[in-house]
Amino acid sequence: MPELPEVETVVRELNKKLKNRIIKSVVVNAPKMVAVGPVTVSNRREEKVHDVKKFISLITGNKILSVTRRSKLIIFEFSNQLIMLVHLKMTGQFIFEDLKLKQKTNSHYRLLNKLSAPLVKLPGKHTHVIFHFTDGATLYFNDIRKFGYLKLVTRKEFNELKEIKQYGPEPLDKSFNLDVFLALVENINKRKTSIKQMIMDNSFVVGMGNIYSDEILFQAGVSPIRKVSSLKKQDWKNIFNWIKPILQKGIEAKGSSVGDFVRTDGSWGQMGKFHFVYGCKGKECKKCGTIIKSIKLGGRTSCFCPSCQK
DNA sequence: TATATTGTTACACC
DNA sequence: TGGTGTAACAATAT
Repeated sequence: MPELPEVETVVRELNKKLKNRIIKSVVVNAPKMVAVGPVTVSNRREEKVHDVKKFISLITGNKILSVTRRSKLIIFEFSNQLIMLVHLKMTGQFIFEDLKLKQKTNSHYRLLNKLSAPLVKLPGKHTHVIFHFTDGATLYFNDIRKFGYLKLVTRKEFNELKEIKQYGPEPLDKSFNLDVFLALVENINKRKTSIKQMIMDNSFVVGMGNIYSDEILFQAGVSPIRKVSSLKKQDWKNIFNWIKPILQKGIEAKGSSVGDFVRTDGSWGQMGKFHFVYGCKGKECKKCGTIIKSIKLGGRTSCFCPSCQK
């Protein structure tokens, strides 16, 4: 499940691999997953926004200038000034193969990375968009659930996108410090929602989903059930103190492959090995031995240690 | 076959 | 009315 560290992992790898490559052709197998213009792609009833021919013609022939990130959105900048926004949602994947790798593994099934890699068939059942480059390299976009999207916008449209405008600060920015965080808390500290849901709210601070919010709250010693309005200043300080370290650890481990997340070479991220609570329901707490519990908050499963988190 | 899954948004409510 | 909280939605594996 791609959250900030997983998206950052993909973005760093793609930027390195795709920069200055030129798109020779594009294949779209799932028209509903692509769009042109600043439209709400998730509204699948608006069939007319899925203009596949336009999408393909606008991209073909372009050089990729850079691949960056805002929150969990991946941002491709093309030489014709257009911007492609990609959201991986739950199960989106980018897998890249250069010509050398293709020639080496002539099989239809490719074990892309010998270390901790799932067997990947390319293109597979869930490959929805394929980018072919002029040098023979290929980029596959896979998505088991088809919740993700690829959206092409102009720079002007990009600057006006409402989903980006409502994003809170990037937690790993140097400017995101304790004072900035506590000032943000002033705006929301009377809310009746749970701290868990608050941390996952991208209009507060971006990038933290179910995995990292659980891990941060565990280390901060704050129960996910707690109402935002009940938190003391020290609780907020504790939470802040763990946001950057845990997200950074996730990036160092190349993400957490609890769901279907893979890196751009098809291999798994290693962050799952360092989880203290997420996916640990029924196991002993690594700190105190108490059995990790789980509860539903806002329809989402939250895992926590009843002893370490108050 | 019912259920679980998540980021985002539409909508109901006070 | 505007801010807040909740439910619905996308599609698939199990």
